Amino acid sequence: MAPRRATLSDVAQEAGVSMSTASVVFSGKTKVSDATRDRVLAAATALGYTGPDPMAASLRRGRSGIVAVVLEGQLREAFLDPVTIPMMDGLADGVASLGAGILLLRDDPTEDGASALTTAPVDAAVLIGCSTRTRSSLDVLRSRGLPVVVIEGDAGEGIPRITLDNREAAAEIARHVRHLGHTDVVAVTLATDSRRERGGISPDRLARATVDVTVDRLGGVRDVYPDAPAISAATSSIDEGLIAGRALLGAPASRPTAVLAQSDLLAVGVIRAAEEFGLRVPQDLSVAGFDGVRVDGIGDHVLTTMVQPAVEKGRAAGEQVARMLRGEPAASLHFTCLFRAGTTTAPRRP
Amino acid sequence: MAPRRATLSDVAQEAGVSMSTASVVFSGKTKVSDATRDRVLAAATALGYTGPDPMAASLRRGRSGIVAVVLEGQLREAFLDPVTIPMMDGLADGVASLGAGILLLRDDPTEDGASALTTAPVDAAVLIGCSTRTRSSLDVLRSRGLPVVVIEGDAGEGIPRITLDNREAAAEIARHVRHLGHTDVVAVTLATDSRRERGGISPDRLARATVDVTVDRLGGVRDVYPDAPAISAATSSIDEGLIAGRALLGAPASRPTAVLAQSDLLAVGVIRAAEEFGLRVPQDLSVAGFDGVRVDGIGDHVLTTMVQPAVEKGRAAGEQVARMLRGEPAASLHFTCLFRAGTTTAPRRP
DNA sequence: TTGTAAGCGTTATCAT
DNA sequence: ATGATAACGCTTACAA
Repeated sequence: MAPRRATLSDVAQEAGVSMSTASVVFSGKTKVSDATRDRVLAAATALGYTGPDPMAASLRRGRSGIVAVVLEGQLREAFLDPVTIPMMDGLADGVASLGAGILLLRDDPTEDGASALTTAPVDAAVLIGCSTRTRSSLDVLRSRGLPVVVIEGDAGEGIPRITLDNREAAAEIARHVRHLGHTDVVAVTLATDSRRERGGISPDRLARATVDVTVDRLGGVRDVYPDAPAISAATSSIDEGLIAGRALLGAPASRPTAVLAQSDLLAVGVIRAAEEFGLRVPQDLSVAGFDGVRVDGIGDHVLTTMVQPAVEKGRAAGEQVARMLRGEPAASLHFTCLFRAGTTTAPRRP
Repeated sequence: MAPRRATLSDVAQEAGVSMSTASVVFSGKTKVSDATRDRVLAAATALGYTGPDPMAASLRRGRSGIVAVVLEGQLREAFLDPVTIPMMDGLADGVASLGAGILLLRDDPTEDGASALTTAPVDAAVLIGCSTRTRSSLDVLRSRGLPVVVIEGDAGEGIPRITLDNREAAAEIARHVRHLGHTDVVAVTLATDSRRERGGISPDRLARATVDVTVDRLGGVRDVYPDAPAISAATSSIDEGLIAGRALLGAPASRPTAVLAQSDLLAVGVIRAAEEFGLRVPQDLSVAGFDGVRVDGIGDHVLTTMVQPAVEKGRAAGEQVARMLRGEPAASLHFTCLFRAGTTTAPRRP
């Protein structure tokens, strides 16, 4: 039934040329006379040959044209963060120069040793949000001798990182709010550690925090408002922002006049909580976010936020990977956020 | 500097065994005495050998262990639909039996012929939401002789499909609303074609519609409410739902008492529009969605909706792919939605 | 249980 | 511009 698929050697034979010539017709590495090219192509069509077998080519070249993206746990979790998706887009662009695709690998701790990490034919890997859990994945990849780049995480000695000016950016937006005259400011933060506990962040808790992004962004706020209280959300979502907002705005006496959220989603939740309490944003309450992602569902508001270059971060990771594969030295890259004035912050009312 | 990486033959030599024995130690295909296994493993560690080269193994086996997922356009677009992500999770599970990973391929129409589709070392492919644009991708994949499965789309003769009972499900939720006594019902639909035009859907426009999901779900509604007006949103998002909701609820005279949205996101937007007009949901307006995804930001509401088995759809696609790769016959699979009563629908007020 | 040997389908090198 | 040939690193009958 299934007649063995045609190979390059079949095509060469049919066209009456050597394998090398046929190969070159498809790779374009060398000049070939138009006449022979046409003959080869015709033979290929006749035999239903659609081009060199990718696995054979990979073996020979030593390249598969695939870059792995290692994500923690379920894809659902990883993609919960709305910056992840544009970042992947950028990454796809960044590795496009290699003609490479992106292989999604779940960093599943339940795997027995021989996970896909060890057996996947990839040229390089990008780790996103490298945590202690991904740490072992890193070791596997490194021992395979694969180039690795880490986005928003510290992988240790000599591994190129793509980082963000979280602290400075947080400070910048805090200064914006201070400039508007606000003095009663509260920070709504992302999770401080993997326990994802909601609630106020005591100095003790802060000292134990393991999520750099959270610590850094809070640090930025406190560079400007050293005494700003902080309340942690469990995850970055509108609902969590709503919960934090309710906790924060429930008691009129202790109400802040501005809230600095560590993500846009949290900010939207806080705005929604404000609406519940009949507070107008920005007249009664200023709310700022972080990330600058497209947030669905805030209607006519434009969130005041720090826009992070998500696509560029991904692209940069891809480009560093590409460099390493070309044998060029790769660098760690640091990105900065851009302040975006929106309609959700306003001067403190007299 | 970079001393050639150790190969299996190096390890075998070091351990004083044959290549085949060494190979078998890593693959576990055959029994090996504990003594020799230990020797081989020791040799491997000594030489820094981390296991068989995936590309070489792929070539030899004729399998790469990679399944491609072909998405239209930017990843951002593809992942805009919140059912896509759980579906990918299911897919990852479904192909796990192959030890396979998922390769994200963008179906980029700007590519010149030699796209990643032709050169990626994949064993099979899954097309999501197969449209006319993805149609050419399909041809490429087919001509490579790769097994292909299509989710929510029609790929034609003999290609296994994963489908959903869109029409029946839409009819079911419409019956629920009718049972509550509603007679003035409007449908808010997804895009009818790639032009993504907002606004009322005339019979003419419906006849020209190319998006099956939209047509089917509307058909289901009209099985119950033959004369229900329909208004199209440009995409499935809260903001689009808001826009449609405003258009629908602005004029008190012609206000429906129930809205059937074709996605949960649209439904949330409609609810928000209702809030803007001071309408209480569900007392003044019943709103139902479709999909049953976790929607962030509707606070205490639980959306009345048809829950579609997104994860299962993905898993099924993965399993069919796995079957085809084992040479077993693959089947098209049809999934059904489950009605979920929420707090956003209520009896029509007398 | 272990060894022998034949490929898998390319591409790269070198010669012509 | 084209051709001969040797790898690439492994898996798997099959033989011992």
